[in-house]
Amino acid sequence: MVAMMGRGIAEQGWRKGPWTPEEDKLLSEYVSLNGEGRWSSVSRCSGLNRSGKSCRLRWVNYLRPGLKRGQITPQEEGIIIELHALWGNKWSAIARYLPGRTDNEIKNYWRTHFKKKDKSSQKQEKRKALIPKQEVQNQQQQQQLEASEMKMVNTIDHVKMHEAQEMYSMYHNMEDQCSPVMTQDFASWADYVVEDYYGLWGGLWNLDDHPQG
DNA sequence: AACGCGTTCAACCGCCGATTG
DNA sequence: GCAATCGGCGGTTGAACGCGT
Repeated sequence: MVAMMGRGIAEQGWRKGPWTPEEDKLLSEYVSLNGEGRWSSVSRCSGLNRSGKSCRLRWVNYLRPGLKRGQITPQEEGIIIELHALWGNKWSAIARYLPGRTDNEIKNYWRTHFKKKDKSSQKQEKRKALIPKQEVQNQQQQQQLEASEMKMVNTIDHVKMHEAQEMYSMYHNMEDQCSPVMTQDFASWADYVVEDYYGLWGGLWNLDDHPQG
């Protein structure tokens, strides 16, 4: 039996690093013959010198049919923001509402954009320290203006989020009692909310600081 | 053209819960 | 009931790439 996944990788001598086209081919052939799952037996049956974990990751994130390659659309972006506000860093849960997108992809996307935001605010702080007094006053006025705008947006955002949380718990209860079909409805509902947001504000990046649910 | 810096993304790591014997 | 094993998840890393200077 293959010794402990993950923890025993080094002792096992699995190949690591980027996948070659040959390895991809072997893995695809294995999955088309045996289906997804039983990852620990992939190396035995397919001749791949990769851990089951590595194979699963490669399949899920790269080889699986139906994966969307390319940029996250504004709609998808909106859904990510909405669901992240509801669930936090539950990337796999969020990914379930974005067909063709992987948790890894979403995670990377979120991280990239949040880091960006973080850095830009840090830069602002640095700049503040360098500019003359008059400019500081002007900037403060501008920031107050922006802050009041944000307040307005966040108030609406807060109301929306409250609705979202109620809706979600409602769906959750229904899901427990009835059938998994409900999750599909929730997905379209999320879509609707996102479109609603866009109609109102024409973009969502001001709404990053959602209260974590 | 060369260099440095920032961004993106594939892949790995460690942990945890579920399953199995 | 318990330990071993497995699959899945979130966090992190590092190579590749693009862009500005």
